[in-house]
Amino acid sequence: MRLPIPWKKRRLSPFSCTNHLLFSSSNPTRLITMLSSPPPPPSSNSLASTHLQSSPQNHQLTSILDQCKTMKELKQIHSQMIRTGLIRSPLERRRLLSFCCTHQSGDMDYARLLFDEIPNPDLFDWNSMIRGHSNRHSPDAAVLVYVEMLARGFVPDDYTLPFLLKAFTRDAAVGLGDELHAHALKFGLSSNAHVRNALIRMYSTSGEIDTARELFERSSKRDAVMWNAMISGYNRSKQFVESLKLFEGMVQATVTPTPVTYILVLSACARLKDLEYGARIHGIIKESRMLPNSKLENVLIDMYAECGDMDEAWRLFEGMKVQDVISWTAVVAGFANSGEIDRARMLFDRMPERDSVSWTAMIDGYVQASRFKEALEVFRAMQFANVRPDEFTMVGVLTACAQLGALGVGEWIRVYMERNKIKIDIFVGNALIDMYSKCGSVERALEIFNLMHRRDKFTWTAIIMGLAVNGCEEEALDLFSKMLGTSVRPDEITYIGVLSACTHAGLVEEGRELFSSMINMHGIMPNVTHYGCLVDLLGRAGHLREALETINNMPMKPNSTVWGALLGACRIHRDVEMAELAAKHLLELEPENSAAYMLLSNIYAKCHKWDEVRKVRQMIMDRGIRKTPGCSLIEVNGEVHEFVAGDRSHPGSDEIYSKLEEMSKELKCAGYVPDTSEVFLDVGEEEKENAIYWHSEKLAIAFGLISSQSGVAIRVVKNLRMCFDCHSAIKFVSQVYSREIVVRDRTRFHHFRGGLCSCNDYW
DNA sequence: GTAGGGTTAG
Repeated sequence: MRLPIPWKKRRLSPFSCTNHLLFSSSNPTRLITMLSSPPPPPSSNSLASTHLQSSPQNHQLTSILDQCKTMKELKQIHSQMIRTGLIRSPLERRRLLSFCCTHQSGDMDYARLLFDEIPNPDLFDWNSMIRGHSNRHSPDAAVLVYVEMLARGFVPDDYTLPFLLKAFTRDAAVGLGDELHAHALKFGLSSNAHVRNALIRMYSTSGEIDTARELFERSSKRDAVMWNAMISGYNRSKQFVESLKLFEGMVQATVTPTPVTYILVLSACARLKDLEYGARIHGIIKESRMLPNSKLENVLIDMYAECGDMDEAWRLFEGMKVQDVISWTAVVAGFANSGEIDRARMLFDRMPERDSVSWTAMIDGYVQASRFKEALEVFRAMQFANVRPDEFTMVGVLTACAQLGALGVGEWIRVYMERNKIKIDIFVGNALIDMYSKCGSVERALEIFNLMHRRDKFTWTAIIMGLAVNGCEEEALDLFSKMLGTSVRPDEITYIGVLSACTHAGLVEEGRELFSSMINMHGIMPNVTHYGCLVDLLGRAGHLREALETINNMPMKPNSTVWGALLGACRIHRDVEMAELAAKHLLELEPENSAAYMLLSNIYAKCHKWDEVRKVRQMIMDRGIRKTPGCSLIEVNGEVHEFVAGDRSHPGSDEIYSKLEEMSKELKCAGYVPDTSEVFLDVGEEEKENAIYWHSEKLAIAFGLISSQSGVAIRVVKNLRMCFDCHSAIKFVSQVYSREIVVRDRTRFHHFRGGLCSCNDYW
């Protein structure tokens, strides 16, 4: 007999359907109430229900439940069970509940409704509910059920804690881990291997890897799974050397590694970029004749790719029977990281399927290759492809925004994250701070900083650095002392932030003190970059002699940054003699450094040493040095526009140039005098004026004035240091057009407002 | 009658 399936057409669902055979009410509360009362008896026969439960019809219902795939089908079956009375069988009810708790498409709200219908739920039912919440990654809900279960007098068994602990995220583990461990002891479950492994996992999730290790050490019997759990814990804590040590311990203890062991160990090798160890493991796997396993193959590909052996990674990839999205992503990321970004892109375009990890890998590839605009384009394509970005994606995209100074896109990302409930974890938070800082929006950077409840040294360093380069030096130093009051220790990068705060504010004494506190208080040995900061600090403040002495007394060989800092200081203080010395050293180190020639010739030009200017220019010609072209970026309506000096490639060029002309007139009326002292060309005054007139930042600002509403700040990112003339011209623009203008140049930010600059002309 | 360890990215 074939069971008619009328419910397929009638959409019977006891909890959610309207126009229902059984329930005509559309009020869900009423439906639930009705459900809790026994269904109408099928006949007046008192034996009817027993009869029904074993009827062929019900038998068929049961077997349909086995094939059930979706909640919709489940609800139909459920309706039918109510109609036939089968629902009164505890076994069948439990099967419905099981589906909701274990199936991929299971619905825990529905599970709860079913659960509440069970007159006397037993431990199995409670475990199912906890397991269901775990599967849905809802630790809070799982804990609530567990608490309820205890309150109703149940005692957890071997299954309860593993199910519960599996849901635990870091926060849950930190908050409740110890208590649950205590429960395991109290209820005599701690010797169970499943419970122990769950606890090991939980402790390593909460960062208490040593407690996990203690549990591991105190276990009398350690099977391969327990070794794996412990190795996995070290991987999770990023202690990859420990992972490998433990693996060796496992081999010594003659426990046979499983495929999972090798996956874990190879993953550790990949992170350590230990090709030799990884290849050795590969050899062992080959010898062991382990069955082909796609996860193992993927991690092998990844290991070779991470270690830079793309030939081997590619060979393995091609040798795979079926490459899945992870295999593809591993080779795409591998090529991107080894500098073959275009090859990575070609493969990426050929991928049969792309998930958020693949898209993120491609975005990160472009970021690493400094091709930030392409990174944003890929992100756009990702949205177009309807793939949901996650925290990892956001970090890559925000980094691209930061580099481009694309505040608009960055802001958009933040709103997007809010709307799509992408959480601001510590990585995203740090990236947001960095983005806002690099886009010149310190207020927003501080806002993010203040709402982050966990802060690591990168968080502090990002905000300190952000404040330092944006003209908020006092605040930067203030936050640095706050940081010292926390458990987070500054590192060498943090010190670069505080030292540059001192440099920009001209706080020589504070800078000197911080420099020594770095060594005395935190045991951080200053590296060549710190000396560069110190030289910069002293030099800018006019202590050129002391700066030179610092260089001469450095414990290491000064690099180009150090000599560059001195040369920059000579430019400010017009010291030709020392400039020559600094330039000589700098060019010995980097004969191709075009900025050095520029600085030197600028200094000569400023001091009217035209013969010398000519000599430098000759040198540049003879040596075939190419000046890095000045380039300015400005973002308008989510699109980044790029300008180089004298650029006419922009579609709105005509308009931009006429705006520029208008600006020039207005500025001159307001008292602006072009400063051609840094013009490198040996030409007449008029041509010199033209040369600076066309500087890329001026083009970008003219474009900004045309294409944005009045009152909106104009933000420009420049790849080189701003020249004196642009700096003075922009001050006038900010006054004449009543606009806030923010320019990020190579070394810092300039916030122009009402004719003044935040750098106080000290840069 | 339910379980344990696993691959990709910041």
